[in-house]
Amino acid sequence: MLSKKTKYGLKALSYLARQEQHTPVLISEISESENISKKFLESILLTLKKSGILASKKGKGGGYYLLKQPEDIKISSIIRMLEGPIAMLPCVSLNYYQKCDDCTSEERCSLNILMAEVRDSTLKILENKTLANFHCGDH
Amino acid sequence: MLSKKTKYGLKALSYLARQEQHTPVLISEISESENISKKFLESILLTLKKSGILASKKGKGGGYYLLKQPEDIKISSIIRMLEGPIAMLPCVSLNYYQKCDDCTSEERCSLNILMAEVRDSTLKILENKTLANFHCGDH
DNA sequence: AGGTTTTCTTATTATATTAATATACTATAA
DNA sequence: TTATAGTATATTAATATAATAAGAAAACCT
Repeated sequence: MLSKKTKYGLKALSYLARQEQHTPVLISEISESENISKKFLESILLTLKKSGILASKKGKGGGYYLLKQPEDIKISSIIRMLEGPIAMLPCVSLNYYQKCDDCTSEERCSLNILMAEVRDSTLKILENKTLANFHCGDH
Repeated sequence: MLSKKTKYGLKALSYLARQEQHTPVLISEISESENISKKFLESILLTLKKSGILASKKGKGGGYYLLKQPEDIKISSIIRMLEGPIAMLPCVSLNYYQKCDDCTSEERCSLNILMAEVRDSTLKILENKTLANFHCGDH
């Protein structure tokens, strides 16, 4: 299940992507418009900034703005930034791989093979969808 | 990510499915063989029993045994019993559906549509895989 | 009938994660 | 130099996960 953090992040990014102007947008504007706790949103946007997907400007006229075009931002990468691995098991994760402590051979583990399949089919969908024309909730 | 509960459950069921005889198997035998905390496994098997996938016998010669043939037990149904929804959002879950509180129209929500797609592709894989010849870890 | 085996029930504990809030600090534009 | 707005740190509350403990209930055996 996607956490609220991820969902909020997607909504906030989608909000930024929908901006006509490419001027910075206030955290409070996003938080009010998308009904997200402001403080919680602050930490989410910071995470996204550290991931390099958006930038910020301080002081009056400041705020957050996207660093790439919406069509160049995959949903899969956003989920990875906020939620972590997309795979259902650490031992099949591409970006957050961890070896099973109880598994001697991944090639012979049915669960590993199965979950790798699931991961691939999920990625195929999430990597082909971007922030372009992405709307969520009331939008 | 799948919880240990689900992983343990899959390993235990796989162990039962691999039995030649259809006689009850002791919890302690499974727990030792698969390296699972016995008490934790007890509660997992109990959950699976309540879900109707296996039955138990008390007293000497007792234990747990499958109620169906391994090839008739889908991995998807096991995950649902132990982990809950397979979908990444409550609003696209087939078995654990919950309406989004902030969403006025699911048909017009990109996230809903996207996650429904992911759910379908995941189910396509998990519903076609059963406990037959399913081995995990060292087996 | 009585004792043993084994599952079942209930409660408790520890740890981690998620979600949210509070306070103070730093950078920047006007 | 002041108001603005993001940044850092820390604390809290709620929930979920993982594991453990003690005893009750049922089935079996002699």
